[in-house]
Amino acid sequence: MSRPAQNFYEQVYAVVRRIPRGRVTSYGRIAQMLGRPNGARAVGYALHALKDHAAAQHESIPWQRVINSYGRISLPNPERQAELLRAEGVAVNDELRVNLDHYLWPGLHWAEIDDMLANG
DNA sequence: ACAGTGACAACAT
DNA sequence: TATGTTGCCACTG
Repeated sequence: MSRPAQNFYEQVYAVVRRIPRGRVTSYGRIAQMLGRPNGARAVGYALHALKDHAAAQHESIPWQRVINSYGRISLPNPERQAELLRAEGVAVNDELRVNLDHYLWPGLHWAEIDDMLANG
């Protein structure tokens, strides 16, 4: 297996879909789960690309649960994401920051990632 | 084929 | 604490 079966974007989306309601994770953590410890920017790029996808698929991916390692929203216009997070119980302060000690998603174990990439 | 781009992250001032 | 710099990666024209 010199190379994953799916492309990187799809792997990112698969992980994001598993983030539970009311929790958040970071671009870098997702990259690490996928075996790319330095691929944080690419994860952000993958989510940005959602705007070019069909609306239905866009709705099914909880992109708002992904923020940066500092616990801050990374979008230029952060209000939309802040609203979505607050709507599911995540406290976002006036500085657009989330307390990671309280809302951070533990993430998937390597075995779960393995199964996800194999079966979907 | 190759340089440019961006919803990152870590480190240095 | 707040900027600025540098390394990274996948994707695009």
